[in-house]
Amino acid sequence: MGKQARHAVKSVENAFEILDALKELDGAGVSELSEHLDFPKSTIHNYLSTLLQEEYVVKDGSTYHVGIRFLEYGAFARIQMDIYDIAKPEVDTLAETTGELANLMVEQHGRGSYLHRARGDRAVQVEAHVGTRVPLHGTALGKAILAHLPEERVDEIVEMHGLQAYTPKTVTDRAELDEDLAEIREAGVAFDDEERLPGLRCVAAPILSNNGRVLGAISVSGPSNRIRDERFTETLPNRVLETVNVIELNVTYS
Amino acid sequence: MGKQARHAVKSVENAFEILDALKELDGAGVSELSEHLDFPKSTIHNYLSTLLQEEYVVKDGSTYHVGIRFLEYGAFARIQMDIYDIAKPEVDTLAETTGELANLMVEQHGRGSYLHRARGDRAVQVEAHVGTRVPLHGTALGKAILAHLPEERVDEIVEMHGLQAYTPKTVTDRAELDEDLAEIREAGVAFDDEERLPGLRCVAAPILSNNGRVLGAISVSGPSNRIRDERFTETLPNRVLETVNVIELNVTYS
DNA sequence: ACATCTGTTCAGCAATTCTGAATCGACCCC
DNA sequence: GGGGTCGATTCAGAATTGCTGAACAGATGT
Repeated sequence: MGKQARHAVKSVENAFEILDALKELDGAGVSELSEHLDFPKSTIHNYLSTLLQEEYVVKDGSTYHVGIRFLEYGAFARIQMDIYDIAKPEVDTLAETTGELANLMVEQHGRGSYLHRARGDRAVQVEAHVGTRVPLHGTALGKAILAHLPEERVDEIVEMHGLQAYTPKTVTDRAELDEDLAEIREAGVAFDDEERLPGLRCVAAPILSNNGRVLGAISVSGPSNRIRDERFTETLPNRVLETVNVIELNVTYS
Repeated sequence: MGKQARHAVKSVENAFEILDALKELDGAGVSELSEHLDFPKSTIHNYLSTLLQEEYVVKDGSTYHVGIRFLEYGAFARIQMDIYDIAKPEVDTLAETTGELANLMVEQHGRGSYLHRARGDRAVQVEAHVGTRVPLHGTALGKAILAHLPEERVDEIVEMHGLQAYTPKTVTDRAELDEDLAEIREAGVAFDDEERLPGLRCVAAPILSNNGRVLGAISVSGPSNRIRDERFTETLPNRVLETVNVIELNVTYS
């Protein structure tokens, strides 16, 4: 992982660079992209017309947008992970019974991706949507996953992505992270106390397969003023653990 | 639309061809892809290692899979369409109150994409998942959309994709389709009586913006033996129309 | 230990992509 | 309605890039 391709196909790299810019700019025209990425207009045009022909982008007047065809690949990749089908209904229930926002995350390439999120009736409105990729060390979900990854994999990931701070409370020190992870292994649950977003707390637990490999993690998150005292330390952790239990049983017998 | 790019970037076409094969084969190795697509092994390897480096595929042992990074693009494209945010909760309610499967579809590049689907407690288990792209003429959802597209756009789409039959009941004749579309415009709802899948019926209605442009369509679908008589002709059509009404109101004031 | 699968590397030829300048088309403002 | 501006599109030649087969390496099974 994280290896450089020896004979990378530059055009493929370029194509995705353009798609990323299209996403970042929320749609753009040839000239705008040309400036933004410092490619000649004609080059941008070649790529965009190829992507348009292949139906990966849409053109509205003279601005191009990322097309929903990507949802075909994305949703496919998601249902391919059996954890999704199994965990989704349980995460829905978790959201419903706690009233908060419940999440399912998996790790790929050293980052966490939200596979599903369910909103309870009091759930906070958050920025991140399904598919968003976040650094593992900055969320309870990610730490729950890290805690059950082989040590050398954790090294690799930290080296690859670093330990950037998002709030004053983010874990940015490797030793401190290791302590945190040990605690998580002990307790079975991970906490995020405003480590990525001020005012947001989160309780997560890893989903393990019967051979001990971590398949992902689930969590409940909400505003600090509502998730506090024994709700933060007891009630929610127990609900999350119960849910994980159900999921793990279903994973085993499938 | 449907135009051929004058100076297409072949490598981009190839990359997506490989991704498609990866999807079709449900994950594959270099040799398998090499045979399947008739490219030299080394070429396949170059592409796959590029896609791996860019984190668009994952490698499990020696087989490659489509990565969930695509969910980032797909979900992004989805929330970019404001119809999604507005219609999603209403589609959820529709599923809950009817107990059946409720859907939201939009058109891009002359095909229909499922943006969302919600399962009621008796909902049928169906093959298609979110992101699946289907031909417009073969579903109630698609016909509801076609009925409100400009005539020349319909011509274009039919010419581009044809009118393939999926069951004996599929509309395959252009004149018949036009009649169907006129009826849909008249009634405001579209029906699919086992036209794409035997045993499955579907009731759909288009979502129109206040300037008359079609933004998408919603539907309820279920088994023919449960969706029949006045439930098929009255009850469900009315529920679907009510839901569209709510959505259209929200579209106007947003 | 051997045979047989895989994936991976490499160097040079061939083909593809890149590019700037010219063209075309839309739109706006006198 | 004409002139100006801004954007997308086309093109053909220069050269960078990607393609390739054969050889290698690594894994797996017998």
